Amino acid sequence: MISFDNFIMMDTSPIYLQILLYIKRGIVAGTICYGDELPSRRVLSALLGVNPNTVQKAYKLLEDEGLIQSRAGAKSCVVLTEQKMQEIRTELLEDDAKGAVRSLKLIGITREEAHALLDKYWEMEPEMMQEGLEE
Amino acid sequence: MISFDNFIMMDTSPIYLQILLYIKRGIVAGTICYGDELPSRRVLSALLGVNPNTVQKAYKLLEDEGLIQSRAGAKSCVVLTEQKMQEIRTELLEDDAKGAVRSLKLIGITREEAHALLDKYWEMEPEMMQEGLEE
DNA sequence: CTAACTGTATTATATGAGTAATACAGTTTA
DNA sequence: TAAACTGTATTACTCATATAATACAGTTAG
Repeated sequence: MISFDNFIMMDTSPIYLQILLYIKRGIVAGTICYGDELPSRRVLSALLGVNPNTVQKAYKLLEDEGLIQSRAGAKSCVVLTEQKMQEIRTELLEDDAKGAVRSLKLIGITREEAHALLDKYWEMEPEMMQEGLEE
Repeated sequence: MISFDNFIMMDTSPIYLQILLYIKRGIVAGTICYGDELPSRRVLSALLGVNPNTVQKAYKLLEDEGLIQSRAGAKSCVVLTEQKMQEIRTELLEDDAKGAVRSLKLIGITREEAHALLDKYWEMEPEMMQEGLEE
């Protein structure tokens, strides 16, 4: 059963997209694997304190992307080829890295400063990383 | 007069926040300075193809933060202390760097891989950076 | 078998973002 | 001075997000 213990609201983006991203990241990180069962819509919505429809929206998108399988009455579970996993990995890395580089270049810092910033925040304790959400 | 020639829709976040961010980045990058005049609400909304109210919302926030000054009838202009500029610089760098580091760590890549990604996208042509927007 | 769970679907409501159309008062400028 | 711009404010509308309350059919487990 996939755990949502580490799920936290990252920003003000739609919740169903944050759930989607949480699962995609788990897949890429290897903490979510082929065959893993997902919490039911009702259980996860209660756990996250959101509406079941919001969870359903996320699960529906995951199914449309072919990452999970659902059949009426039974729990949904992860169905995932190695190729699909690599695709998601590339997608997530591109989004994150491109976005950060674009932002930092717009601010006008140098590549060396960017590397220094990366190191600075990489070693930082998770508690210190909590704040500084996007606006 | 502040130029919005380089303004592009970065993501699906609210337009008024993107305008806010564009100006903050310009201030930090040094392309927007004390005393610079802003395009009027009507002119900028026509230029960006959005509603005047959307621009007004961004300008209102900038005024609330003490970054611009408006008076009825006249153009708005940038009022900015060196200290304020440094505050914004820190704020923007923290947001971008923390956000990127948090995401990359969740995906499970190493610090070395992160540095390699940074270099890879840093040298990339701006055209190639266009896509890969956040979801 | 049946009770308690699943997924799925529907309808209604609330809120925030963005648009649209105005209106009015203050300023610049020709 | 008067026209053409400014900022500011209001009301109404659409759309996406999220919630709420159900309903129904399929699966699973006691």
